[in-house]
Parts: sequence; structure tokens; C-alpha cells
Amino acid sequence: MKNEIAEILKRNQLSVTGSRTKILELFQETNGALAHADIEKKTDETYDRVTIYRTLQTFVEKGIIHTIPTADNSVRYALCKDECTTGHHHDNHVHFICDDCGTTYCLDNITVPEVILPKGFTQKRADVIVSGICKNCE
Amino acid sequence: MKNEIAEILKRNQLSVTGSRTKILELFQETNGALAHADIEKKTDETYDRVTIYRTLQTFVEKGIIHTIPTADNSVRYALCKDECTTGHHHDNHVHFICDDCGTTYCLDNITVPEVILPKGFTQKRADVIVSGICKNCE
DNA sequence: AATTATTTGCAACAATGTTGCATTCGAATA
DNA sequence: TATTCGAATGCAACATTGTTGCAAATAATT
Repeated sequence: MKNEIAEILKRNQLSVTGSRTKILELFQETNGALAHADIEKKTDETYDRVTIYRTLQTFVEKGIIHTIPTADNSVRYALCKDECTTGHHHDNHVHFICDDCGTTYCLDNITVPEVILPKGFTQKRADVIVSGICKNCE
Repeated sequence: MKNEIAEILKRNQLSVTGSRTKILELFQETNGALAHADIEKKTDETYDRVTIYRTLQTFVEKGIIHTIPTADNSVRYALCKDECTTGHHHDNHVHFICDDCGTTYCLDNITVPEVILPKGFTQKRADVIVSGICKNCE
């Protein structure tokens, strides 16, 4: 458990610190996504705001977590599954944001549909953001 | 031209003011998307920051423009095409963001592929954000 | 245990977004 | 066209969010 988290950090050439362990732990016990503010609350302001920003930034760079584009200017982060944690980068993500409760779901098992782009456009990454009502709010 | 803009405003029960006309004009002569900061610059700070915020908000409410979800926490707005301006709301958008020049394209003519959601999830809206290299940067 | 490199917290700052209120302006009416 | 009334604007003050430099603390290495 705790060891598992340390493993992930070491595997990514990151030193094992309190904040990194705690934040990664939070992501693991959350099946949805977390925003910076969520993390601040859930850690009871134990860590400096700056530390959280930098930790998130580091995790994104290492491919441990990824950002989720949202229309309302709130950056959310979610744990990358399997392939991501081994270093391979996802190029596609499907996310579902509930209009009611605001929970963000990573639908990793869903296939991203092919988008046919106009001539001259080259695709590197595709994000699909679906919003509506989730299974808990229906 | 100028009349056309006034028409759009009136059609949406909005009084025709300087800032609204100017901002709508900007969107019309931009084929990409605009962020709040872009509008501030392009209007030479003629209008108060607050006015721009409120104008954008109003336009979104009326369905004249729509927001584009981005992963980097920068809200961008783009003009809604045809159907939108007549009051009907789009439920799907495909956008392309160039990794090189940052330009955001609305690919209104592209069909949004169907996403098959797990049981209990109801879709209201879907956004596809494709990133890569655009036709001008290839 | 000592050294070194990294990470953290603090402070200060910059950017972004929000709210209340007085003034100004647009639209409708006479 | 002048008047009236509701809506939009600008200003000020504030809240939130994100960034940077630097000294102190901490983790990893020897």
C-alpha cells in the first residue's frame, strides 16, 4: 500500500517525500478526478499551496497523472492507468463530468472514436469530455 | 456588416452597445477562438475588464458564443455557427488546438463520433479536443 | 554520520475572476 | 425629439488561482 506508492515514486526517479506520498495516496483512493482545491482540503492544509502545485506539475511531467480539460476553467487531475504508470503515454482520454454532482470519471476502458481531420492537420492527442448525469445521480 | 452584428444582438434581446458590438465584431473576423486576454489586447483596453467578462458571460448564456475546454486552464470562446445563432443549442463541438502556434480551430463541419457510455450514464453534451499540428505549422 | 542534491515553505507578486454600487447609456414612450 | 426607465458600464475593492526566488529543511548517496 504505502510501499506501492513509494515504488511508483522511485520508478519515476522521484524522492519519496511526505507530500508526494500523501497526494498520490489521495489519487489512489479517489476513483474520480481531483482539482488543486480538493487536494488542499483533503490534506487539511498540511502542505503549502506551492508544494501542491509543484507536486502536481511533477506528476504530470512524469506521466503519473494527467490533466482533464474542462469548459469551466477548473483544471482537474486524474491518475493515469496501467500503461501510463509504466512510462508509456496515453494519447487519448475519455472523461465524463456529471452536471449534477460535479464528479469527474475517467472512462479508460472506453475507446476514443476516430476523428477525421481536414487536410494539413496532424493529430497528436485527443480528449473527449462528455457531460451529463452520472450513475449516482440519475 | 455592422448592421448584421446589431441584428444578432437584437435577435437575442440584447441592447446594442459599444462593447458588445466590438467584441462580436472581433469574433467574426477571427476564425479561431479568443481568450479574455486576447479581447483585452485587441480592444486596446477601451473597455473595462469587468465589462468584457460580463459580455462574454452574456454571449455564452444567449448561445452566441461557446466555451472551449482546454487542459491548460485557459478559457477560450468561439462563435457558434448557424444553428447556434438562431437559438438552437449545439450539443457537440470538435476543436483543434495547435501545439505549435496555439491557434484554436472550431471544426464545426466535423461529426462528433458516438461515445458509448457505461450503464447509468446519460450524455447531455460532448466536446472533443484534438491537439497536434495545424495546417499552417506543418 | 557527513555531504550533496532535491524539496519544501515562506514571502512577495502576477494574473484572473467576482461583487456592489453609482453613473451612464440605450430603448421605449409620450 | 425630449423624457423616462431599465439595463449596461466603469470603478473600487476583494477573492481566488497560479508563479518565482530564496533560505531552511529533508531525502538520498557516500
